[in-house]
Amino acid sequence: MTTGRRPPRQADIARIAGVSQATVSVVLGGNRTVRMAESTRRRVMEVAQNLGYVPHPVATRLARSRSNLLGLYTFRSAFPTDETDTYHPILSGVEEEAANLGQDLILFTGTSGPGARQEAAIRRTRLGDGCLFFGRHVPEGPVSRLVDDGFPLVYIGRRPELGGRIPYVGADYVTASALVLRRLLDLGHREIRYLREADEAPSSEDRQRGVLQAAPKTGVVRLQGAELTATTVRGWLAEGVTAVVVEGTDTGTAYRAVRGAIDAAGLSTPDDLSLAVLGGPPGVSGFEVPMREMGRRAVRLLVDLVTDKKTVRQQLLRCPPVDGAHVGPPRSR
Amino acid sequence: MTTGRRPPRQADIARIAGVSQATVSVVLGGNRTVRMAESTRRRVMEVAQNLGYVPHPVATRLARSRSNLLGLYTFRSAFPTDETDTYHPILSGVEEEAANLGQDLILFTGTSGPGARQEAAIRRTRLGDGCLFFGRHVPEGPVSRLVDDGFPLVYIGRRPELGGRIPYVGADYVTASALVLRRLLDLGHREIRYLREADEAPSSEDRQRGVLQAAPKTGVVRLQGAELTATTVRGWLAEGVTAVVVEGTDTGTAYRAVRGAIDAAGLSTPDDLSLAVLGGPPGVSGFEVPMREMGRRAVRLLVDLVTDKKTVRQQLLRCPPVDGAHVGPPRSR
DNA sequence: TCAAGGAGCTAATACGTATTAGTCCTGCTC
DNA sequence: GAGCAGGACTAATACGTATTAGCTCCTTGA
Repeated sequence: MTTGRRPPRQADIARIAGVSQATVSVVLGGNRTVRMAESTRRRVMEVAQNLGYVPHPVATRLARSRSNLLGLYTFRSAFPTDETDTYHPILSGVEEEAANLGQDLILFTGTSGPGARQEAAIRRTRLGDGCLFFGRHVPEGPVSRLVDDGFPLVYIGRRPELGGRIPYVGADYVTASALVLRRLLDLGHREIRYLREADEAPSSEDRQRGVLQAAPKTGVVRLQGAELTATTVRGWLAEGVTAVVVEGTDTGTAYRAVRGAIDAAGLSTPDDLSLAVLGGPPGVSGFEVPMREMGRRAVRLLVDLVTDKKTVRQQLLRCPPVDGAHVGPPRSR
Repeated sequence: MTTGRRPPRQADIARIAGVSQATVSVVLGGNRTVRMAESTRRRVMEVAQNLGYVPHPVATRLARSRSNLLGLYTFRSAFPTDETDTYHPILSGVEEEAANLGQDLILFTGTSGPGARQEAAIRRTRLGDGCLFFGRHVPEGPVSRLVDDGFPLVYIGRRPELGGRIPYVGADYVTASALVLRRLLDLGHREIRYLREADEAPSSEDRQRGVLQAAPKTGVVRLQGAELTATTVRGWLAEGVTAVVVEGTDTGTAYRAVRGAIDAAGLSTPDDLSLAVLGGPPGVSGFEVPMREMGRRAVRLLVDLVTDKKTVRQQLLRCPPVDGAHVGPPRSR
């Protein structure tokens, strides 16, 4: 009742109940392999109840080497100031599945600071049973150390680094992108342009691979800055282009640029030009990135790794195709 | 280099460097009160470096009883599915200040589940050095226990429960609301209606107190369901009402209802009627709730409590007034 | 030559729980 | 009445680090 009182520990219960600390641990821990008289069990429980005992999570963790605590390392803010956070569904999925599996989350801060702070944060990662990494950055030194030590970690998004030893849950951009292109070919499109952002991320590589796999003759345009104008678009039309495919990313830069240029040229989709986005805003033709599911699956994989369950350590999820309003048959055959 | 290797501990370093574990702890812990030869210091550091030693955070925490880990208990999802999360700025502020102060955050899950799960989650709260609580719900039993034990906790939002013993950082709705009403009086409004939601939360009480403090003759209308129609609004006009003040809340129900009814009645603001919101969407006349700042200050207060610094344990922040477009002088004097 | 004092280090213990290898009974069998 | 089988516990230890009291050895001064 008094303020500042020290919370009771097992030793206190033991003293009052006239048993040993070990007995208390056995009873309260629900350990059924150690035989214990029902009367003792009840007595201990009662004293614990009266004292309002709650196990000390840190001590439990140290003794058990398991805390049901998963790290979440974001390489950026988890609650970004920017209201429109494209990645939000991923974190939402992480939280949901963590709750389902009875895991709490540790949000590491200082993850986007200077190198030294970042490395320190990565070290703190060990506080949990395992850690989720979210971001395309792989600081090889610290991360490699974690992997080498057998510390369970899972990246969200495909990560080919460290000789492919990093477990991850990503999206199958290759297949999904190929599907979109195949669809365009089926509709009769032959002259297609693929607009890729100035980015070397695996997710970017994968999309291009899918595109060229399905339609090898697609012209790849590398987007650097805001060089995309109405003139560019008109140029394409003159070359016989009937469809444009855009890389969809978090920022959505490419999509907005193309959209703007098409509008500026006074053209409309899909009448003048078909427009598809590889993982874009909802409702636009192309495919959808299953962010929420990625979050959920990453948590599940991590828990499997923590509990030493045998699983596929690198998973790619299917991206559901989206039939939007901006894709149709080419204008002139 | 091999997989699954156990991470090195101080004992390993000690063995290799030919010193005791205590020495290693002293050197690596930067303990300057214990004298140590420079040569020894260097040798230990070197071995630690070679082995890639990183301190085990859990053990450190147990020994030091300080982990630089703050709990965040939300009584709902921290990453809600709903894209438009009004409270987002609060969490953003929490994260920002936590990063500034070098604190990581533990996100407790299962906080919105059934009572038993919730209580369990509250108990886990002890894992950190202290805990932030966000939500109007105060489960008296568990929370009282924490407070009694002297466990540092801070609520976000004013909490009068438990005999006023709960530390919090809230918004000064009373003063801010009074200011809005005084402004209306100054403009010449005499017949005013205050629309309050069906809610007994302190934040709701406070607003009403502020309103009546500045303008005791204000008519208080309790909003129950969707009973607000164009007819209601016309009725007010007939009664000589020239200004309506609405309680602003997370859901914004009241504001939308009034806005809808006014529009339906074919009236416009502020020509026919002045409209102010007590803590509403940005740009609307009334005042703004300093959410981000609340998050930041809550973290600071919590850290002060953790480090036993003397501070004001219950803080109310000023809400900046907003001069929006929907308030003007009354139509007819 | 011995006491005093300090430099450099370590043994021991604490933190709070989980687990394992026993110990000490009691009652039963032959 | 020795031997055995459980039943009911507990002593001891582990988990990995931090801290403190105190030990050893060396130097210095009278």
